[in-house]
Amino acid sequence: MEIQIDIDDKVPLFTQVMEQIKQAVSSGDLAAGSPLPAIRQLASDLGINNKTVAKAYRLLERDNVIQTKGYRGTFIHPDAIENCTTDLNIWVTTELTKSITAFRHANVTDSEIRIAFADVMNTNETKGN
Amino acid sequence: MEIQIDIDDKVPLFTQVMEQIKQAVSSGDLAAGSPLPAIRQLASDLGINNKTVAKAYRLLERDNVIQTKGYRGTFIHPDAIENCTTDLNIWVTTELTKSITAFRHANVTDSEIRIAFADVMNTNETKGN
DNA sequence: TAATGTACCCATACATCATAGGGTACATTA
DNA sequence: TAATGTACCCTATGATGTATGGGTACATTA
Repeated sequence: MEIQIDIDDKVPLFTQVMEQIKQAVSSGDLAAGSPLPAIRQLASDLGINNKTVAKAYRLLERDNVIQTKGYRGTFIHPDAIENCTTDLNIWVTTELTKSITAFRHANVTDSEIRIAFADVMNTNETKGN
Repeated sequence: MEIQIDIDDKVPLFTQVMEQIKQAVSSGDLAAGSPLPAIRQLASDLGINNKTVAKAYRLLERDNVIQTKGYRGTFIHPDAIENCTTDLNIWVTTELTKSITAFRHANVTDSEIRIAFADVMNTNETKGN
């Protein structure tokens, strides 16, 4: 398990970590059940912050690509192969595109769309992230 | 027809202009067909920029609250009373709320939603505004 | 000539947010 | 005791978008 990080890349660090783990799962380098490095360990190896690796792990767990087992560590999810190809963001983008296209067709200003979006995001707050 | 502008209000100036004209229509102070001040005139009276008043007029015309007749000036739309109560933004907000609620329920991060939103807004560009 | 709405260029001040980091602390369990 | 994931505090930087302004110009028509 080796991860290469490019600090100068425009791609966010946590995204680079996510993509490389997913890619390792897809290529078979990481089989279901395989242990992953501890958060602090991987962050130290890559020379980046704990929180950055933790963020990548958190997102990967949400996507059911990895599993965290508390003090025992983190492992590849049993269904990782299927789940690391499905992209939640594609669905989000598709849905938003449908709505925004309709708004623009009704001559709603981009500014107005952005204002309304910001309103919705801020009034119904969510805690983390 | 008098419009009061509060520079220190957080509400944008063009919004204040829009709201007061709509309110004057609703209260009957401005009847259908009544002429509105010229853009440069009103801007001068209020001590604000031409573009700010022009923006308010542009949006009001889109909402069919006013009508511009080229060199002849701007007038209250025949159906202004009905149209100044219907708010396009309510529809936009409702639609976005539905989508965003679904995203959050699927554990999509607010950051991810914002990124996807910005992508959609920027890839399919529109010209003005 | 003068006034109308409209369009384009430029710029600035301000707010919001994503990313990333530094630090500390917690409960759990070998 | 040591390591696990996790949660919270605070900070800084860069990107982006809004609102507003200044200026110039256009075709149209009284």
